[in-house]
Amino acid sequence: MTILPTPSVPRDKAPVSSATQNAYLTLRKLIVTGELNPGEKLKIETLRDRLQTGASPIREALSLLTSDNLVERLDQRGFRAAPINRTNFEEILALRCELEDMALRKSLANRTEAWEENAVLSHHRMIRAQSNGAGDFEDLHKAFHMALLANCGWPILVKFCSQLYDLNIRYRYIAGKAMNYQSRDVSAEHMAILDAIVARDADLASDHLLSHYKKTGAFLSGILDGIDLA
Amino acid sequence: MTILPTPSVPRDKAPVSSATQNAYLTLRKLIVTGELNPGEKLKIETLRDRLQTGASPIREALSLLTSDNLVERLDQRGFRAAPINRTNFEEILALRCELEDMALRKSLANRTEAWEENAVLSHHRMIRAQSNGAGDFEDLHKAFHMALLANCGWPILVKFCSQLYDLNIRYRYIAGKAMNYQSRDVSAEHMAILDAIVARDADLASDHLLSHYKKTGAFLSGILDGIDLA
DNA sequence: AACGCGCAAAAAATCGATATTAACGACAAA
DNA sequence: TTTGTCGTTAATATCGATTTTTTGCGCGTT
Repeated sequence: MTILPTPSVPRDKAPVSSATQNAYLTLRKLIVTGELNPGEKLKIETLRDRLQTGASPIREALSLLTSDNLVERLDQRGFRAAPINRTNFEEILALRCELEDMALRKSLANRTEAWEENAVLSHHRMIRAQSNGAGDFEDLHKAFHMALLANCGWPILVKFCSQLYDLNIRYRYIAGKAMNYQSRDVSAEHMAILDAIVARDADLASDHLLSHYKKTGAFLSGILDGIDLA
Repeated sequence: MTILPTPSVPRDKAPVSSATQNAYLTLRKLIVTGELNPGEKLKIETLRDRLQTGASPIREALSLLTSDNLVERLDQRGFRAAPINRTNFEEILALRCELEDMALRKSLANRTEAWEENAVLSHHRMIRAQSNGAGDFEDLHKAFHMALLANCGWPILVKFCSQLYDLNIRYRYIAGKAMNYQSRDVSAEHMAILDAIVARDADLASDHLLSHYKKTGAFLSGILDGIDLA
């Protein structure tokens, strides 16, 4: 229906990414942003039409999303978008706090100039996108948070955090963009985190980070009350 | 005329498992046990022969294993078994300690009769397989450890732990079965963990669990010194 | 000899088609 | 009415074949 942000270079030169990769990224965005509803059946044929590609890349993409906990595979009956519920939301929030706390502290313990500069840079890009009204704020927001953890030296942990980030932000989309979380002074929270990092104060940085997540979490939790979390 | 035995059951639909599931489980075992070497190229055609199945299930299984960190996907050049190295090994061990500690404490905090009994039961089955010399000791060993964490109420965390378990045990296989870790008194260590759980002493249980892992880790680390961790 | 170019072989990625399986509804028997 | 069976239909899972991409080699040029 809507034209998807797939590179409109279907089959000419410079196929920078495979059909599978495209399908994976597109589907993930569709699910995270809630354009595909939680619990919704994901029929291969339908998605084939929507993504303009063959069934094989779709299947492979869905398999990958299964491992990201964004899609469930039903025995011999195909796939569906992962359902949502309060318990799941709370687990994601809590786990995220535990794991990001760990990763952030280790990043700081391994502090390097390059890492610190990259954190500042990521922050700048995010802020700029925010004021520009550029469409890629969400991507840059994730990039900022991941940049903070990137120096922990544990790639598997970072991957876990990245997955949890996506799972969490999905709830935000589902709760509705209305809640536009600029309503809180999120910028100040981001700044506080960054400042603590630059000041190399791990406890303070962690405090700010977790409080940032928990505030968003509490806010979301309230909104979710009014939503059917079947 | 004899009445034909119209089967009330349609047909002997033996295994509920799909070709993909079979391929996934088989390949995972092959990689975890080291029958497929770390870094080894995994050619679809070759695996097709070996597993006696089509290319599609193989591809899908490999995709899934990619998310388990057991297989790497190279841009447009197929798959290979994940390489190994000391850094990776150390991350797995350390992360495992962090996450299992967390899960174990939560399991104990949520303690129920059923869970406690299941832990005892899992332990019994593992011990029995050990003395029987039954071939499924490894599976039961994993089952025991997972049973300890199962009550934490955070399924995503359990899944992470399960993945890390597999990644870790792979190193044990690679280090060689020669090291037969019965050489240490592992049984006593298991018993100590279980006892602490039954006694509901979280700190003690966690101590025993982590020491169990760290001892195995240190042992393995020594063995890995003599192995090419390219 | 080293380097780049282009062709041929191999492998991966993808597509279209077939075979399997589950969902649905009608219909007959109890 | 209720229950259980049988087709019918829709969707999935899988296969075989085609298209793309990579790899490796040979050859000519500097």
